[in-house]
Amino acid sequence: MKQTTTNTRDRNATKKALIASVVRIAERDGLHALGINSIAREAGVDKVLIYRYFDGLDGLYEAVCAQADLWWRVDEIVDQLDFSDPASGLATYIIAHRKALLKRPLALRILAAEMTDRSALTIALEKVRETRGNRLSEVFAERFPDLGDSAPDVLVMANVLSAATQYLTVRSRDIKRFGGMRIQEDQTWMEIAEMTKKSIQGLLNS
Amino acid sequence: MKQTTTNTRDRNATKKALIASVVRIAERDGLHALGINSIAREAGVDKVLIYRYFDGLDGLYEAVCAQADLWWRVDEIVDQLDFSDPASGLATYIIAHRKALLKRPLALRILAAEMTDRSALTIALEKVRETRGNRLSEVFAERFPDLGDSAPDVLVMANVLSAATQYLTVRSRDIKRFGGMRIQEDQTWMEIAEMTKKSIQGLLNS
DNA sequence: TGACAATGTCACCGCTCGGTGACATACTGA
DNA sequence: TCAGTATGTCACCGAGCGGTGACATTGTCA
Repeated sequence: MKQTTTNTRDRNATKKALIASVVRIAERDGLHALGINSIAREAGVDKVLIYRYFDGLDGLYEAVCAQADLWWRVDEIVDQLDFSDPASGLATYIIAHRKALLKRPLALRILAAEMTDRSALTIALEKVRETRGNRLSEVFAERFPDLGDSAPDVLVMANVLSAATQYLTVRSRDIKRFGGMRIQEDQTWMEIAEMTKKSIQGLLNS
Repeated sequence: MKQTTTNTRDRNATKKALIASVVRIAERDGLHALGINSIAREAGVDKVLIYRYFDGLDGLYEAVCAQADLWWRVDEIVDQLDFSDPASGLATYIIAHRKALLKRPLALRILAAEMTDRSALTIALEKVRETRGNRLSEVFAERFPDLGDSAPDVLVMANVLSAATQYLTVRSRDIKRFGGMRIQEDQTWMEIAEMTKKSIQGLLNS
């Protein structure tokens, strides 16, 4: 009665169960719901094993990061881009970025949580984001080597758009509107992409 | 010894102390640090008075919102804008928006917290933000009634920039860089404003 | 087979949390 | 003056938290 499931005694399976438990709780309830007790309970395992196998919560979080698909891969983004010109490239990047984020509820949770807290999870995401972001910038630079005088402005624009996409995508889980935009609707994001395209074209022609 | 300060027995003063305590804790430690015990402790007052005078935490939060300077006033923004043309208007709006946010640590804390939690404080901020935002849009519409075919694009651009400014300003309390931008430096924000100006001009000329 | 480590369970600790009832003291108005 | 109320203090409750030591069970290898 106390233990209906079979007592497996499989260290690796237990570790995997704990890692999966972290991901499940974080995606479902947010990072603030993570705790020694809740994680162990969700995994159906005694909490003392978190100390034994991972040396505490931080160790467990690191194991989660090492295993989880935390952030988009560069090729995953590049595959969706239209490289026919810089304006199209950035416009399609917005859509691709949002799509990649929506596929990763854990990433959205961490992006939200890092506004208020710093943990092994948020630090891991910061790092992988930076490297992938830099790599993506390089890809753009290779494809569009001659933006002329507008290059700095285009770079700033890309970063600002990236920030807005991240923020609005996280917020769009909970709220329907931001200012005048219905941020849950694909139509809205198409309009953002269109506006982006025209803006970049305007920048390049100035 | 137990009570070094004089026992004032002043209901209004106690209520004010509790409200101030909420603001102080929220600004200093974030909304997650708010709790019945911590608020009462910070105010130097017994926690039971929160129930007696405000009927609990939510009531206290409402009192805080009614009293606090939660969000920028429209005139405070408008005063800083350059209305000589739409592009300059939006460019100066970014700077004004950021400045107004930096002046209000509580607003920044709430903006950060609303990514993960919903409370009386976040709900109050949502409401005042919406009304002021709408009003500001009206001001722009009055000043620039004829944007032609580009009007929808300019509106989308304004909202996207607003989102980015909010996000990056909140983040800039903790991190130095976002992508390639040093978001704590005024210089960077000038570049963002410049880029904005050129983009809007580009949109209007297309 | 038997000793011993690996694995997992359980009971408990001190602490903080939100919340409540009982009590002490100061003020106020009849 | 004195009764009643407003104001504030204090002790306590059950629950959940992170953390630890003792114990039971299973597997392994000499």
